[in-house]
Amino acid sequence: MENKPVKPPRHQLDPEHWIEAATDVLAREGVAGLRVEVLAKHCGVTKGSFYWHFKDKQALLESILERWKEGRIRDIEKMTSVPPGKEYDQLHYAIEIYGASRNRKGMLIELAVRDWARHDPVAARIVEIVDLYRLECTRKLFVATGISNAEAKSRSLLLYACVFGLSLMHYTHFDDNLHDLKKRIAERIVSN
Amino acid sequence: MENKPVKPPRHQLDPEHWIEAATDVLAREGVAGLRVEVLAKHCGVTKGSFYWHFKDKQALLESILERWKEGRIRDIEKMTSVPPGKEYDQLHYAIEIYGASRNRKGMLIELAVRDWARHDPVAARIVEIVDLYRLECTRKLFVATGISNAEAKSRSLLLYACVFGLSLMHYTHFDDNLHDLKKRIAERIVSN
DNA sequence: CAATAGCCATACTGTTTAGTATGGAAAAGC
DNA sequence: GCTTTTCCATACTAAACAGTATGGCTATTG
Repeated sequence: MENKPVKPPRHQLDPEHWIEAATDVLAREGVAGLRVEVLAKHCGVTKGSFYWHFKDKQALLESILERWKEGRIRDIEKMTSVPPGKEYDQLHYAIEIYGASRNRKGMLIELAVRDWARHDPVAARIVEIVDLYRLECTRKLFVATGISNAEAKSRSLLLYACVFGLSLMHYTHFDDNLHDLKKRIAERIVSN
Repeated sequence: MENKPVKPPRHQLDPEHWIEAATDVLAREGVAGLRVEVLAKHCGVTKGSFYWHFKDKQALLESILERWKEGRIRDIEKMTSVPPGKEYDQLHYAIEIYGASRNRKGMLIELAVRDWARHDPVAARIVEIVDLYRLECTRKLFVATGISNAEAKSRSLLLYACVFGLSLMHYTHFDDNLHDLKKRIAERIVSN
């Protein structure tokens, strides 16, 4: 919903432009939607431009993954860097942020990348790095709330599994008070 | 891993044959792998056969979804039909079954269908029906263990979200005792 | 102003796909 | 035995796709 397909004023694109537009398409259509000519149309150019900036389609795909990885690691570092004593609240905050609908695009990218990883070893490797980094960061938060290390690992995994799993499900008609439902789930994940 | 690509003795296929072969491909490659000519090759015939049994590709896709839906509903009905007093153990059993690697193909289909549902309203509708049915069946089990209805709904949703979420993640290197990790998670979901 | 380099359009090739048309082989019905 | 129905192979069309080759436009540099 930005200004990519709306203004083809003049040329001059850089690789970052392509990666950003491709990530948009990835969120909307998944990795199957990443087609060079379609992307070019979205950018208001032809694929002649694409093949000047990228060796081939694979080069773009790897750039997307690399950019995603770095963004996720920055995010989780920022999300889990809290002053002592605030860890418990921050865990609740993290669950709420991930489950929020305003973060829908980020979650769609997340799901698209994980689907991608199921059929591509390169993407699988990236997902594993991101997962282990996140799990480790959140584990530390749980440990700081006073629970054992083994239990903290369990909770960390439960937290992410639940967040991603919820984004996979269609449960809006399961209850008329989804807010209470999510609050209870968050409590179950974080509380002692 | 059956006998579809290995013996093209003679013809005589029925629609069920195609649906089964297609579901296999769906598990391995996702919905993007469902191509008529490729499927035909897997069945040892040409697409002339396919277009005799199916109006078009869309007809096959809808048959796959319908078959999946019915199978899932039968499964969850069987899984949650337990004698009184066994509900608690059955919940643990369900979590274990879903997380087991021997059920890998079923989970891959599950993930492929959910990815499919993200870009297709027909698939989305099927997933919603299945989700609501499962959530309701499991809710009853939780209620039977003695917790409140609101909490039972929360636990039911948490259970499925966690199961599907875990299958999305790459955490095998997060801990050297994954069994203990999963046991703790299951306890957290089911116990009071 | 002229020349060069950066950036993109156009026009191809070859492959893969969905779908159609038609004909042929085998089996069932008479 | 002969015909009809069932089921599949072959041979197309048209479109979408990745990638290449080449030439043209623009802005910078000299």
